[in-house]
Amino acid sequence: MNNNRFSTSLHILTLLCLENDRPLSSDYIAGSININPVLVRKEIGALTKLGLIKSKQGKNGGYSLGKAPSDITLSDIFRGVSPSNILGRFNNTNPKCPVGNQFNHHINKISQRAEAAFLSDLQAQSLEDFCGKFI
Amino acid sequence: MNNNRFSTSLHILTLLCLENDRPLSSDYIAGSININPVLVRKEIGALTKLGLIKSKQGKNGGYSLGKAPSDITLSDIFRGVSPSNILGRFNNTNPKCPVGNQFNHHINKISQRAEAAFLSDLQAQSLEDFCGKFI
DNA sequence: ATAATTGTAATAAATTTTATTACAATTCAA
DNA sequence: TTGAATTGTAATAAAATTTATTACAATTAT
Repeated sequence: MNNNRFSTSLHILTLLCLENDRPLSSDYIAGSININPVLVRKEIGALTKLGLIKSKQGKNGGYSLGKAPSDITLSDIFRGVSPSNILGRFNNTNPKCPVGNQFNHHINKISQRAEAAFLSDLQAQSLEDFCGKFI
Repeated sequence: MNNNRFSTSLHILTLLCLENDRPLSSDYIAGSININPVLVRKEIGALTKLGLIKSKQGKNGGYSLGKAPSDITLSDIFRGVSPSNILGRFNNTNPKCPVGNQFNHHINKISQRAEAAFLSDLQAQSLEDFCGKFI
């Protein structure tokens, strides 16, 4: 997908990890990412369902990590927010053409294999590792 | 990118590889992929610049492979048509925030590493290999 | 000459992504 | 117990990207 969801999610989780003493508001987070606060709240909704974030409503509410940062891998994040295909979208090929008829099946195999290699790399890196880069 | 360019390009090259005796027209190719012929010609423009396709204008013109299919890897194709970042787009983070200020630098490192793993997998597969799946 | 085809520009349509507005529900704290 | 801050979410608008369409000059075979 040609969107900012992974970048946005990782940014959110990074902020929560680095300032784990107090819950952060969607307004504050949005200010760091430079996007709309409602988008932050929506993205956090997805991350909350994955157990990566917990929230607290009301005054002095906000967000904090739902798991230890050593237990969150970049692969968890990517898979949670990028449902689509890593090779891009597929066409609605012509079933009457012998090639078009089989094409999506074969490219899908290619995609799954390449995605496995990709995720295997991301799985080796935790949120804790990533946050260690910030000094 | 959330588009069909890789799928479209691989489909084009597959057709040319499987029917390498005669040049194929953009109309015929478009019929198999089920997209607009002009889009096929545009995509072929990019693949021609990469040396993967050669074209012949005029009556009975069309397209054929510019290289042996054993010399074209899926990685060549992907890199040629997917200029953007594999992790998705990045935000214009806030430079005044200590995290926002460094974030894109760090996520870019992550991206390059994961992309290398991904491309390494694609590089191990040639167009000839892929076309061998079609029976 | 004619017909088929590429190459390319210009524009429109469709789809996806992001931003904005609004407000009910919740929670703290004075 | 009232007011202020905040989440959660819906609805809508705006922006950006992607795909489709129209048009036509240039090229080439017959």
